[in-house]
Amino acid sequence: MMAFQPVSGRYNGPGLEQKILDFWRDEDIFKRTLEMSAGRQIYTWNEGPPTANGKPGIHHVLARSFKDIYPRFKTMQGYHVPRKAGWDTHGLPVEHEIEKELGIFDKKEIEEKIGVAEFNRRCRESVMRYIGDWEKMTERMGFWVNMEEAYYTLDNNYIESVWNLLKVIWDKGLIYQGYKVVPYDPRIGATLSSHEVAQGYKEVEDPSVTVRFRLLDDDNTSFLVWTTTPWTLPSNMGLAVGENIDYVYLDSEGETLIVAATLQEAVLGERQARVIRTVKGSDLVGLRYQRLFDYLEAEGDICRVLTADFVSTEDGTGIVHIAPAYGVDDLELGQRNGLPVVHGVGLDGYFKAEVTPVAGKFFKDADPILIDLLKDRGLLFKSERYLHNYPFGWRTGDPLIYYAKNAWYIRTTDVAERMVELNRTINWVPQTIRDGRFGNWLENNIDWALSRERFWGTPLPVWTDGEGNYRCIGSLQELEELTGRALGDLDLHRPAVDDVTFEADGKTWTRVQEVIDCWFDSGAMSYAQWHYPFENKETFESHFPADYICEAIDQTRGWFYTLHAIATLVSDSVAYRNCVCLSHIVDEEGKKMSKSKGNIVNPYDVFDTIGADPLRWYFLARLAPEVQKRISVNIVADVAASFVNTFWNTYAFFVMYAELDKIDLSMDVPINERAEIDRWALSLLNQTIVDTTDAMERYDAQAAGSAIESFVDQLSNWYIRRNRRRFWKAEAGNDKQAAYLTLYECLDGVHRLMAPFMPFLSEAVYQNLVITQRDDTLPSVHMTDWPKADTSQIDSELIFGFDIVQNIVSLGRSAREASKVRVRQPLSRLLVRVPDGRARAAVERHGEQIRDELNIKNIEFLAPDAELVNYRIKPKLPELGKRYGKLVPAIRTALAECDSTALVRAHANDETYMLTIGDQEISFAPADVLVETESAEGYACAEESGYLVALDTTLSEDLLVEGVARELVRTVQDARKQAGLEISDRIVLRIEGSERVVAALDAYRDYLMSETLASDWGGDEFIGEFTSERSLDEDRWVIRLSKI
RNA sequence: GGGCGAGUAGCUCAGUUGGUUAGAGCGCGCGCUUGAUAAGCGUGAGGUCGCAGGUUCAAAUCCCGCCUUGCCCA
Repeated sequence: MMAFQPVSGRYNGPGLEQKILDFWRDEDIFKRTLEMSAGRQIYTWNEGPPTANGKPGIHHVLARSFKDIYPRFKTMQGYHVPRKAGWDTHGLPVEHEIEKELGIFDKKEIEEKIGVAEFNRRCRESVMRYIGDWEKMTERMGFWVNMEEAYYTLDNNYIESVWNLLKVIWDKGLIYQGYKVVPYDPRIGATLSSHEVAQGYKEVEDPSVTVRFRLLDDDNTSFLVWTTTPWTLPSNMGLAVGENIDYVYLDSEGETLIVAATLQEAVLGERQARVIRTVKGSDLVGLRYQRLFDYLEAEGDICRVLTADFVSTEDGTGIVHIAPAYGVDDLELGQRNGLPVVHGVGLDGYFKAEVTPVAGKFFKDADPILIDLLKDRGLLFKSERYLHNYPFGWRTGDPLIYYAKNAWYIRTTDVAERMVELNRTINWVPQTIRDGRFGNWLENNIDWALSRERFWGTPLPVWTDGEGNYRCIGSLQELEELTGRALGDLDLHRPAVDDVTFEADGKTWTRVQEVIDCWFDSGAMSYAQWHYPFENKETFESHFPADYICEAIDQTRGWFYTLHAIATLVSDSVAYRNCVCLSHIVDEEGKKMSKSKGNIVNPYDVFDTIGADPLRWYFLARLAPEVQKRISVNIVADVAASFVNTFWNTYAFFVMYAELDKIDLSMDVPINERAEIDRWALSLLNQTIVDTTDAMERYDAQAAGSAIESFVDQLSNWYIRRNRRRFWKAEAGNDKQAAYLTLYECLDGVHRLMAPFMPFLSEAVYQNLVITQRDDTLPSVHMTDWPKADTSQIDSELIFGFDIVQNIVSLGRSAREASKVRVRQPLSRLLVRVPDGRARAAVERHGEQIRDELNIKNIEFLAPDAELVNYRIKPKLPELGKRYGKLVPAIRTALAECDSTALVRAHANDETYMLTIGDQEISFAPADVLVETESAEGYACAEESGYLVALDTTLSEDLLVEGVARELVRTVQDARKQAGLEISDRIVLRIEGSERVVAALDAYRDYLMSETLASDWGGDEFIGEFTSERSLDEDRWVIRLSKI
């Protein structure tokens, strides 16, 4: 058996963690946990691949802490938990990095000046560059994940799997071409991401016009329709009303106008009008109107009234103009009702030649011309200006256009109901996400716009003969068979893949231009990380669906959705069984972090000063996953100072004394031979193991963390404090051995419970506490088993009893505080009132602890009707409220005014007590009321929820002398410290003082000398090397001491 | 503009199915401890439960509206 390594008095996170990182690396511990568990039952976790287009921030530490904790926990519970890392490498953010580097943002310009090949080469290089930073951070924070076998969405194998999935969906007939309205900057020909759009909002003034749409068969009757985008009117294909909104037909100045009833005044203003009739929106459905402009050809059943739930009566006329080519809602409504997408404006932002009056005009500049035209034709009802927010291109400053572009879709609406059903089987943390944010999103499912007109992404595996025929290719082999050439060396990205053509049906087939939404990439990871179905079929089957995933809340429409949608489409299954949703991180002030504000917290600021463990503890154990998290170095420093250091102190205390005593832990003391307080500590330990395990199995790390913190607090502030002398005392023996064993067992258990939270600290403790003591141990705490509670050691009566003791001690201290009689002054009596027999038994059983803690000679119980106490009687509301309802206030008053002593006496004799309230006789059983005690005059009392303690503060001369003796010990100890002595130095001591001091010396000299390590008492001639004068109230004394 | 969440002590957060005197930690005041000591512990003060209505014998909790704030989506 080896000796314990000495432990510094203060927790030093960064130093400790560096050593453990070296140890893990040198010993390859993570890999060994996997090897060791191979063949056991599998627990699967899936990595939501981070996009490596920038350095990782502290919010990534949050997500990765949660990704880490449950796999570690499950590993300790005996599962095999492979953890394959992954990287999301495609997509617009990556392209933007490169665009910024190049200073070119125009798609065409990129193609001409840089070329797709070079552009994509740079994208790939950029992603790989940041992955290094991520790997470094991941290791430093103690996130164990297999990065050597990470999946990359840019790998050919990954892409081939994605192609296969698309083919499966294609074969089900669920992929189609349609339109998608996107925010589009026509000057640079770029579709903007929502992030860019959000940045570009400006307040501007636009036309606000109200237009007459005349009924087809009645020139004199018009719908009044409001728009702020007159340029979209040539593309109008329909009108929308609200199904349940009331509309009125108005007779006004010789014509009939239709408008929402509540908006009549706002729209008509001063104008005279008389309501002819009122109808519901649903009554207007199907009415046809005269097309405003017929420059553009439009097929289909256009120019009729539809209902839509987005119609509101907050502004406008309650009748909405629908141009499917230029609005998200418009397009959706149009598609559901067979309206065509008709563009008046080209992709360059200029009006097409057919729209003759504004041909060649930039779309925004067409507004006044069209308004004039309407005015001339008598269709303009009102023209105003309107101030609102509108998005502009962040680079060009030009207004964006919401433009329906051709796109490929997945018909997810076909499986929407199934997605909802499957979702109900997923355990969401917090639970509200399931039917809330995620459930709602699924309920309102719309088809997935799959394609992107970009460069850096998984190419859409669709080939066309240019005559409207399409084929989806589901594997490299299929493509090889069609082309007749080996494609093993082909990079499955643009532009190489665009050059692959084949002949079939007498035509040449070429790939369509689009790449796919990179969210499909990440959602495909369930399959594609294994190159399924081309390889690893069994691995896939054993890993699907995943037991656990975790990401931030914004992924409800991102990865959480794409995983779920693809699994439903392809496998009719969920993709994950448990999902923890995290909130976002804000700074210390609760403000959003942003580069421009400079309030970003760099993870290394925390790692290098406080440590990764305290940060993890803060994220995992202190806060619910879904609450917004404030973060700063100070906050983490506080976690380290409070909890982590408390634990460290108990650990350091143990090691220090165990090492001094050369304690041999192999000598057991049976539980029943140990002190009661030992059995209490072990009860608590085992209860904590139960509670922590339960919480972790519910994915409630916060509850687990609270249980652990509470145990460590009890261990440090009650067990160790109350048992210090057992560790100090010189003679070895069963009692001392029992104390060491008990503390050791507690530390041994709790550091393992902390292992998934704080892997470094628990490893360090394990190395010192366990490895040194036993020969048969595993090399790392993370390879060991999760503690199993020994429920036979849980004595709940003992836990209850100690709880009562602590409660009474706390009240006693409060009474001491109030009485201003210091704890060092012994008092003769503590009077206690407890609410019931169980509590009384506990006080009797553990009285010694109370007497010692409070420095009291005797504890006496107050009789239920003792004079010392006044009673307040209150109704027990949950009981009486149900029974008497409205009578409660009267009962409350009656009880407050009744003869409380008589009631208490009756209840003490198990009798009911009758009161007349109003005209009712009501009997009160003991269970119907609450009896509160109030302190009486002349005693120092404290009272809380049925407990009352009163200190008898009468001081006899004996008590005063004893108090002085204690004071003498304290002042001598202080003098020793001031004299610069070591704790083990022996001294010669002499004290002279007033009468009571002399009396104290007479009575307590032996006690005083042994407490202060005084081996000799100085005679009258003794002067001492160190002298100190002290006093207490009216007593004074002089301390003289010399080191021997 | 729509959806979801949050708002409780100076700060960070708990608060079960509505029910007694709304809790904890930090900070602050006071004190204890001087053999865990450049540490540790106790105790006290501190709250119009965002605002305003409503339901109820009873609301931090349920309902309606508003305000502030965050997220998602327009």
